[in-house]
Amino acid sequence: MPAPNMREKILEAASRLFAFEGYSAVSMRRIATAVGMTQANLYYYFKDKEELIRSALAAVFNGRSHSLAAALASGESPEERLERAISWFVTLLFDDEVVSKLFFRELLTGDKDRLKFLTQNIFQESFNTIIEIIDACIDTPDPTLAAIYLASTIIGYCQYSTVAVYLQGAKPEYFEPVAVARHLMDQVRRFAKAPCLAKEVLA
Amino acid sequence: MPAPNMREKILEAASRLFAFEGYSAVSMRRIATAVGMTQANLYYYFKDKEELIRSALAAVFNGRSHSLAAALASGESPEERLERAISWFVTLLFDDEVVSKLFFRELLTGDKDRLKFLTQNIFQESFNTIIEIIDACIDTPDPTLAAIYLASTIIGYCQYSTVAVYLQGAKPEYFEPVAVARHLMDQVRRFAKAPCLAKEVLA
DNA sequence: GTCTATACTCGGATAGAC
DNA sequence: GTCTATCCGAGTATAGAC
Repeated sequence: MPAPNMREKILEAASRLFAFEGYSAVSMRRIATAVGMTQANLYYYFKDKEELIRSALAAVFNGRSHSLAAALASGESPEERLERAISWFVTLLFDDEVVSKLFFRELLTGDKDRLKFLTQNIFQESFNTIIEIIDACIDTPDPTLAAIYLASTIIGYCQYSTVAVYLQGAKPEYFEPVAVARHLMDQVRRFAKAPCLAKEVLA
Repeated sequence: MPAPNMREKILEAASRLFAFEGYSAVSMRRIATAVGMTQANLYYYFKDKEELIRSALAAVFNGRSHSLAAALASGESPEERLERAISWFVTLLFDDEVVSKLFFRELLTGDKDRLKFLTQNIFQESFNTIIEIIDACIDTPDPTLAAIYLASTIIGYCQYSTVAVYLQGAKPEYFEPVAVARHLMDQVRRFAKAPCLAKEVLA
């Protein structure tokens, strides 16, 4: 039997390597070795390196994008939904280095076509969900802007933590996903619409 | 005359290229061409590519790190100092793509030695200044954590804006450095200690 | 589908002349 | 200090056998 899902296996190995070392630093040879085949044979599955990169990105981001909807499936209060959404995103970025690093690489590379594609086809849906939730429970004239700030803070925190751990006075618990999510939610509650403010607020 | 500061000229060209395209994607030949010399001659100035990379990073980050102190030179109120610090950092990341991209590349690469070095030798001082200011005017039990969040938000916002512009409902003014700094300061004021709360707060 | 062999290009680095 | 010439390894990609 000729390996049922060799294509997926290649995509998985390639995304890991691309995520951790970058596109140009990873050769077709390395990827081939990682899946135990010859370099030449990769060209049976992908036209060239570019196509392999694009396919790997699509596979990773598509695979993870539907999980927000799942995390919010059960219909709780807006505040609980917001809490879940924050915790979903924080956990995604902190615990899944393949997504987070590929995501950051895309932001850095700045290929406009790829960014536009990713945004409109993959991120937009989750983003709309967040806006909706924010609109329901946060007291702000511009929920879109608020959503951008919320996402930014999470993104930045995940990025910055790789260096912030070395700062004098930084404690390990600052960088625990669960603690981060809770702290963020506590901050957000300060902006909650009055009826939503369910718990005591402590920094 | 044999070019007075050829070394600086090389470092400048190299940092630009590294920032925009990444270390492994930029060859010694490209750098040489950019400064108008032969590839071989780069080895007169730098032992190898690694040394060129390290030198370029050091030059860029050292060059910009002292400017926060300068921005805060005159001794105003803590709140004004915080406003200046925020605006300094936002402007730095938004307007100087060489610093910001190199910074993000370092965060992404995650070379522990280099990150530790950068943090402790270059970022720590500015960071301490921010903590001091926050401690003076923000009502929080943990100014260090607050400083990390503030920095994260700015970092994340700068990163995220490259993709957020493509989101439905995003307005161009969301990504104007000056507007971003002002909005951030408005948010921060909500956490200000009572006597510092000088202006009306609007989101 | 997977291999071997091979073509070709490009990148890093050194030697030695000027 | 800068060049030319050159080496070598590594990278992408293709052809064709099995």
